[in-house]
Amino acid sequence: MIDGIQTRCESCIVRQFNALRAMSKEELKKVSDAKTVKIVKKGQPIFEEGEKLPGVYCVRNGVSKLSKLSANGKNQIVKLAAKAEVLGQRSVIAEEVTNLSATAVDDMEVCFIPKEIISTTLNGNPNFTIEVLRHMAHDLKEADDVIVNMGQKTVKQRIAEAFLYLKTNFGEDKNGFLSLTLSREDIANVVGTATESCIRIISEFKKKGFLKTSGKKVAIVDEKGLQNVIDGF
Amino acid sequence: MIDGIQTRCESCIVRQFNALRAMSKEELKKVSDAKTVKIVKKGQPIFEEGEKLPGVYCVRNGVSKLSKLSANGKNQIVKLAAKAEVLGQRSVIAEEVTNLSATAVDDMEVCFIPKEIISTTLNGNPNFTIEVLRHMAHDLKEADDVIVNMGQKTVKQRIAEAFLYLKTNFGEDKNGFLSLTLSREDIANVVGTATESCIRIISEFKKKGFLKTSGKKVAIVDEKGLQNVIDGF
DNA sequence: GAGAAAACATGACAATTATCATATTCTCGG
DNA sequence: CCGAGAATATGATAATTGTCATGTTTTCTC
Repeated sequence: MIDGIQTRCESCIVRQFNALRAMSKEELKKVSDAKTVKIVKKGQPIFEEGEKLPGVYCVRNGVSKLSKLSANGKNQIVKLAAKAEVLGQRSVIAEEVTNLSATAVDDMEVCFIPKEIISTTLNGNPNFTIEVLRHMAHDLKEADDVIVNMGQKTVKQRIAEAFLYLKTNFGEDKNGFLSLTLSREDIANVVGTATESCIRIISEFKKKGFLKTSGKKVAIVDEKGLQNVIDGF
Repeated sequence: MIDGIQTRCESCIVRQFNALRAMSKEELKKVSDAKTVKIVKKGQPIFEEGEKLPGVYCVRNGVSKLSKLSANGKNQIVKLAAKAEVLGQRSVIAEEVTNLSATAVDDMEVCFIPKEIISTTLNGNPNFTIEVLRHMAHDLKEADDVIVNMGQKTVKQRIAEAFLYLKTNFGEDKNGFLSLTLSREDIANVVGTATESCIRIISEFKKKGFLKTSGKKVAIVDEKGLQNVIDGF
């Protein structure tokens, strides 16, 4: 992780989409003065499971995977976090070590905000606290949905769903390929299956004309086909 | 759901273990005056997925399962909530319909608290908001762990884990049987498997001397044996 | 306490998924 | 642009899990 150029939080658009928008001008100024911008290259960690985080990380650009190592040595990706998401909140709020690792999937630009500023604001600005609470409530709901999917859907359905998720959340480039390119292994770790199984199912989807690939890039050709898989047809 | 006897929140021990302990005397009095105590019989719903909740439910006694219906018509149990847990918070905070159903697994006694009181306190008492936030952060961490288990462990491992969970969280009776008795179907819905598979694995655990049963009641005979299953031996 | 309904149990089989082996293709630094 | 290493791909096979059928036990109601 490399320290980069400074920018003012007050004029950062990203803030509008997370809890920081509930901060007062003065609070925001403090954050802006204390924060450091960091560049994280693709594949590099932002923090690792078990660390005591000195603060939170606000994503300005790029995508991060939040994962946890399981007993069998495999990684489960619990969430993909993009622009405007704040990482490490839970650890700072609960004053515990993180339960998740965060790794850059893309080249990223993140702002590090020391935890003292977050705690102070939590204690002093009820609107901020409520805003954080709302975001956390949303995350919890999403986590519940993931649990239901993991428990009730087949690997094939979950992979189909993952691609639609990537499309709706990260979009496509000019040529119709998914903007966010994950390795097959990462996709396997999102849906909780073996890498080979994941590759096999992607091949099947290609044969059936649901997907096409070009190198690591994947394009959704037949969205309805994927949706039918998800719906059990 | 039947309305029961009134009791004062101020003297309720349960409160010490949830966010309500951060309320002031006056706030607590308001809650106490507005709340209603309800008796929910085993098997009956407290609320159903998709409802707009008029408030939250504080569990005084008994256990509730929080579940979500999946597209294939099966239920996934996302969490078991016991004494002192507050149900429906997320819905009230996000001002959305609930994403989960809550059903009594035991005979229950719950206190209903109108949402207006919760919102007012959230806006007026930062300590309360932070306390709610802490609890939600904890729930989110637990949800992450469930996701990892679902993604990385076999059905057999998850069932073994479920029994140890029941022991550590709900304890055993005088005869060594788990205090909380779930149907095989409920256990299957916790771990995300077919009821028959669940029954089969329980039979296997009995044969191996890890468990014994008496009617629906289950006792853990060889905890280490179950732990070995979980650890992949 | 008899009968019905629900829960539990097990067999047989099919489908899904994991594992191991081995190619093949891509990627990237020198 | 070449070669090493990583990522992707596929075959063969075993293990796990789901589904359907059917029987047994438990529980509940009248």
